[in-house]
Amino acid sequence: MMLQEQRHKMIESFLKHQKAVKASELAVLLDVSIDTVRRDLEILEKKGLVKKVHGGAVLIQNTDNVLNKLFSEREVKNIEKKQEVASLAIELIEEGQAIALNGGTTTIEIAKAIVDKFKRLTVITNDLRILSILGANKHFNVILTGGFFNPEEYTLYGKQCEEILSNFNIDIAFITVNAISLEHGLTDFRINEVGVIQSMLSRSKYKIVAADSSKFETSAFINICPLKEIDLIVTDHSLPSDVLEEYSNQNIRILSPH
Amino acid sequence: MMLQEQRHKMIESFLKHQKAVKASELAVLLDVSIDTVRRDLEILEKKGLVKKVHGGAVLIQNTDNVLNKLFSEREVKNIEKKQEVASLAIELIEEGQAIALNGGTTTIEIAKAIVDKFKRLTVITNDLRILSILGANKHFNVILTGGFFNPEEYTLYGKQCEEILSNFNIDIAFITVNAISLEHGLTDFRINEVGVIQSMLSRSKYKIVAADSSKFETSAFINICPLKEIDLIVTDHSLPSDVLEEYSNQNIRILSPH
DNA sequence: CATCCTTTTGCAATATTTTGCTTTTTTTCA
DNA sequence: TGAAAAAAAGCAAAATATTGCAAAAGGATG
Repeated sequence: MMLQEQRHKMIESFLKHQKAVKASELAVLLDVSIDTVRRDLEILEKKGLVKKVHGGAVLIQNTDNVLNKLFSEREVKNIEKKQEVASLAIELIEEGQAIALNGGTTTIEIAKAIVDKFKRLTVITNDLRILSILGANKHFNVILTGGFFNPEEYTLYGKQCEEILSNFNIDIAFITVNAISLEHGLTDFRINEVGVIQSMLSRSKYKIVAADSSKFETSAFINICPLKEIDLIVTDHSLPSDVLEEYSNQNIRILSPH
Repeated sequence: MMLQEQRHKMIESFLKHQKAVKASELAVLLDVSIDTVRRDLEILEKKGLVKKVHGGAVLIQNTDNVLNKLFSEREVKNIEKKQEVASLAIELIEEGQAIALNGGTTTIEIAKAIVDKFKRLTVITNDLRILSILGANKHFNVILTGGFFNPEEYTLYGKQCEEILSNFNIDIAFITVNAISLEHGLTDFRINEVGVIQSMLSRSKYKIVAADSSKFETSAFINICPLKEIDLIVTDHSLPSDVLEEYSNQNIRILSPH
């Protein structure tokens, strides 16, 4: 017989692949009675991982929309490009400055890069993954915006989160967004992240967007701000030269590795 | 017969491959009684390497949770007493309430206890270890006070941290402090934590101090507040009856397991 | 090496938790 | 509406935990 904990893990991973499962199937699979399966599902439901339905259970989907999910799957793929962006971006930072990093995979790469390069920095972020990278370094002054915890993204959001930012004068904000276009400016699917980004931008002297080349000339659902409010976009080497030229014509500055 | 140390190593390496193991399996494998296995697992649990579950134990993996990478385990003093305090304290909570937990090992035990017992709670805290425990339950509404990150305690502090609390109306605040005495009231050594505690108390309808018996009639450097501002102190069974009586004479309510 | 002391171990009695079965109630769908 | 399937509730048996205790093992000391 298996441990309860193991059964729960199996049910979870089963549901991650199948979205829905019958209680009777699980009983066979786990070699326990259907009653035990029901009790297991009850516990998982209490934790908010599954939802019990007549006949079995279904996986609890992200409350965020499906587009967001599709996007975050694409995100992980461009990791080398993001590293390229990050190493270029951190060249703009000077020792001792106060910088802001919003939630996102590109800013995570920036965090990884600065932890090696700088001795002393003040960093304000709403992303707990960034905190976990920078927090180990005792010389860094890390400030976390407070607010509501988003367990999907490991970020914080909300009015309180945005208010706290108004206490600080930030030298550089490094912002990552889902999409950039000349027509719509910065846009995003993450409904809760947008407010944080806007607050960070408004509190920063120098506003930089860090975005790999795949983000250009795409757009997402929620408007953040027009591109003219941004001081600089940092990207990777594979941005087509015609895009680069067009942005340049519109007076949007782009920094990319030559 | 094998040395205790060797058994522990074997259990560890076994768990590294198998993630979970039954106590009865280990008894056969190590050729000792199941009681000895349980005692071994208890020791490994205290070291933070495994988690005991009914029937055996599971490996604690910091890959489960981004934040866990940050935390280095420290030996917790009086953990059994703190668990006793925690299980008594959570009896006072009702489903759906909003509670506050400040930073400290006793509040961590409270967090572990509530995550299993309750389905839906709103919790506000300045402790990242508490966040990482409660994050396991997707139905919990977890709010993190923002502020400066303290890498020694994994907590947040500062003016901003205290201000954010003023946005919320908390049902119950569970507070842990270094020291309690009739003469000095609540006192603490953690200079940055004091402000957070005071803010939490001022925002809460019901103010509860959770403290194991070793804290009584000791005092620390920084004053927090006199005992008369506290509604209830929850403690463990080993508080001497004369202390209990004296507090009772002074109209300080104490709850302890009978 | 015998003695004392501490720690560890296994055992037995007791308590707790988990499980599967039975019965009753609810839900589904024709 | 009514029959079949599923879920909930209650219960007893099995598995697991806990506690206290005595025996065994191991160490230190003279």
